[in-house]
Amino acid sequence: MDSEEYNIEYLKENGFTRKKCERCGSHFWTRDHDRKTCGDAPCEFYSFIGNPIFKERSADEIRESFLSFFEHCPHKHTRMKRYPVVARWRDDIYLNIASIANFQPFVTSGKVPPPANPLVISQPCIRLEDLESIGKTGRHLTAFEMMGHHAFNKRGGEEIYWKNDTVRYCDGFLRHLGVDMDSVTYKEAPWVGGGNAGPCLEVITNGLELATLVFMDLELSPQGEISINGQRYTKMDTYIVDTGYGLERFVWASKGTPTVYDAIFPDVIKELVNASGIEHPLETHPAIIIQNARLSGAMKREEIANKLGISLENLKNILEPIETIYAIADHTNCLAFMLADGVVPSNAKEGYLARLVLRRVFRMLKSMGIEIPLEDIVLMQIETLRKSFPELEKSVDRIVELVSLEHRRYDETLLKGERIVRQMARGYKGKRKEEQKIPLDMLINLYDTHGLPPEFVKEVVSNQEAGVDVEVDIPENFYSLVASMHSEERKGEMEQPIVEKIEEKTKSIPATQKLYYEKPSAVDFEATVLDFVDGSVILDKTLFFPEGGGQPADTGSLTLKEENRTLKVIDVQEVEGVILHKIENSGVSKGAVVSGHIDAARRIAHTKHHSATHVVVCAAREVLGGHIWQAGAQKGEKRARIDITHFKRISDAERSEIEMLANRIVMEDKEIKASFEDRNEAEQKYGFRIYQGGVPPGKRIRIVRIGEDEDVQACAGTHCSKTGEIGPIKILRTERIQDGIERIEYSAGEAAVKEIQLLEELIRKSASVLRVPVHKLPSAVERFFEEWKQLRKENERLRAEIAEQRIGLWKEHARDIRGVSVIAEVLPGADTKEMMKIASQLSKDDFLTILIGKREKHASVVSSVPVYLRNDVNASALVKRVCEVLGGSGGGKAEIAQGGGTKIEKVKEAMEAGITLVDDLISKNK
RNA sequence: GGGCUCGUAGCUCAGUGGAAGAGUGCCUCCUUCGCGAGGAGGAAGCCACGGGUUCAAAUCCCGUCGAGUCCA
Repeated sequence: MDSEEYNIEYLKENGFTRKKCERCGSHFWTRDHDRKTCGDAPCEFYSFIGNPIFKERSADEIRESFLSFFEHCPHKHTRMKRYPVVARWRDDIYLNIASIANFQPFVTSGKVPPPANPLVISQPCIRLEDLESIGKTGRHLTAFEMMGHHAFNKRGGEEIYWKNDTVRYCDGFLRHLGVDMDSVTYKEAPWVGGGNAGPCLEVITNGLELATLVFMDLELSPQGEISINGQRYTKMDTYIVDTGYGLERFVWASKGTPTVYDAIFPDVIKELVNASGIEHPLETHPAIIIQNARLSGAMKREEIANKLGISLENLKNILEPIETIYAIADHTNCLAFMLADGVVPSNAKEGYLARLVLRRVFRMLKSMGIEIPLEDIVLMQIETLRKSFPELEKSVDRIVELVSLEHRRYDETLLKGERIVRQMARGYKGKRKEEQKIPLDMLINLYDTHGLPPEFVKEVVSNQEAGVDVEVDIPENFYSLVASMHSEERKGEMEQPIVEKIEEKTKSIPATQKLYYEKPSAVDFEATVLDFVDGSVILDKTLFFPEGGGQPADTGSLTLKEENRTLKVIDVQEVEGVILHKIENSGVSKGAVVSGHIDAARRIAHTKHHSATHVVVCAAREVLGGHIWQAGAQKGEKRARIDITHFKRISDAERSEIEMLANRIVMEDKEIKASFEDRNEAEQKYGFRIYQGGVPPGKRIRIVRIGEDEDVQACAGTHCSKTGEIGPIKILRTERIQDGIERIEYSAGEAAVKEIQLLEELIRKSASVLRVPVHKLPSAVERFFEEWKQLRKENERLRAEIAEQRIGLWKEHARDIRGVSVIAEVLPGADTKEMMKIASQLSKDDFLTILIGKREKHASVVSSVPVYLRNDVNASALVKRVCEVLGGSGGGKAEIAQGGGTKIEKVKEAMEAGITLVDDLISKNK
């Protein structure tokens, strides 16, 4: 990146000089003319530990002083409420990873104006990339607050502020806190992230990076003229001040505690230390702890041990217990935000991330022997957070239920896992010593398919009973091995992004006027053809609803007035406000006047199902709880479905309740109001719950409200004007499409009536088959099934009896072949099972048998050989010979075998072939 | 969104193309003053469901339903 980018007036005017770090070689700005390094770890150690940088402040105090500093600075930033930690408005990330993420992609790209400009916010963020190092490094947190002041500038427009004021404000804020300004360095470090990039200054003091000032003005572009890390970038139409100040780091710097955890979670750590029965090593080994903390940013653990003059093992033993407690404190804080903001633990998407964190904590609590239930620790965290985030308290009940449910599930997984491992270990019994080692791929498989971490496998195996001594070697990089295995699977699926040709072509065409919003009940309209692109007609205005938000496109026709020709509209899509009517034929000229007609029945069905969707979500939220979030939806003519986040299966009772409530909302005939509202105002007024069905682009968004705002959603679909118009709503089924996501399928309006009739017919027909009244169907079916089972048993018993009786009969029919008693008979209608019984009994009495059961289209063959002939005649070979003639095949054991064939006319021939073979074999072996 | 595993007696699971099994629990009897324990016998299975391949499927293939788990 061009060094010119960092040629910032403020730095030059305030006595800063640009230097090159002696250690890492990067450039930085400083007031201290003798400074030789950039000041960042690992070039420098944490000199603030035990020696705070400024006056001690709590998290609440730091946050408040930051927000009010920027509210009252010359640029009067607007203070914003925090956004959720679940990035509901993004489809590329699950969790909110930075304050700027709140404004991506629409605000940063310039499509939507910012809610305020400039603005200041303290945004709780979650990053789970470094889960393994949490607790160990002393500075990593999964959940942290990123304080940011943002200014959104547009090229050609009036500039709010850019690099100069950004640095000025940052410098001013640090001075305001009382930081020694000579110790502050601004380090040049190009920033890259999420398809954007730009120059960046890292703000560092005493070894600690407190903030980053990003000047975001580049975007990824294959033809871009600027190259960073091998990727090409180009200048954007916007240029944005994206700053991130680590709230927790400021608190840490103000306290000078050994770790950031000691600064942020002192109370929780105290509780955990007490509960685990250990002592905080800060009390037992203060010198080691302080020294380690100061050096930890700059050195590896081995080096630190060396420097402190103790063994690595010893240092680990001192640190590891408290590191686990730090991690628990961190993770529970993270969970408080995730669960309160509505993440439902599951096995996919953001739910999996929640489960991952939950299970890590369960494991850590167990290893530390801490018996405080996890939910109680999360509640402790909420207790300290509630002053600044009162909304967290609303979710307390659900969190308790959720966490204990997850605990139960985890215990079950482990219990099952223990059985699996024990069984596997038993398989090693009696093997040679060098073979008693679980191979790596087996360990990976156990983790991948059963969720059993190798440490757990090792523990179970080491508790094995005597005689089994299985080795378990866990490679250091086990988890990254698993991860890389999965990323290899994915490589082949990478798709090349298709260049949006249509978008290019429609860019110059004005947005289509959407008559379906203005006249929701109209079916006919007139319009003028503006263009014809790739088989699609573009009009100046239209009634045709384009596919979107889970609602399929309208179909219908366009009639060219002058030519009196009708075109069938088969699909309708919207691209950047321009509506494309895909037609079967071509040959439409610009300027032609058309009259359009939409398929009214289809549209009405879609409309009813769409309104019904909102009603069902609303009812489900009422019945199941506030964590219900729409995870996908599809509307059709006959039925519709919604996927909702929920942590257990919807019971039959809940399903009935949701259905009843939904129909009650219909019967109350509530108003459904749809109107365009300012996006930022709507977000503030209704909250993020409006983004149930995804996030629409644009400055103004369409808001659909039911009744007294019982349900408010951003929605582009067509809707009834009153809930009564929806008609009956019938829930057809619920399905668990994923752990944590339930699908509800339902029909509305006429389609619902038809579904009910269909169901009724099904029941009526079933009842009439059994000749019972409908209400007796369940008991009748049960009785029939029981009787059927009884009869089946009886049948089997009788067959055994017949077989028994036949045995006596067949014995008299035995023929003698060279001294061997052979029973070779054809049994009409007999089945294989019955013949097996007979044959097996006869062979016990020293008869050799060949039985052929002759049925309508198929003959089955059973043969048995008495024990004394075992070495001479093989039953399996005998059956094969017989079945060959019958055009089939067979096989089995040497004593008894079965087979069959389809050439029933050759039964006699087959039997003779069998007897001949027996004759041959006996004579040969005698 | 993608991958892997599983569904067999009330429970825990073997069986991986040739006759549905074990342990445990249950029932009856014997032993015992009684309990624990031991002995003898017995009942209990749409082998999740629906297709296909095969002479033959719990077993192989496809689909559906249900459960578990890992990765992004």
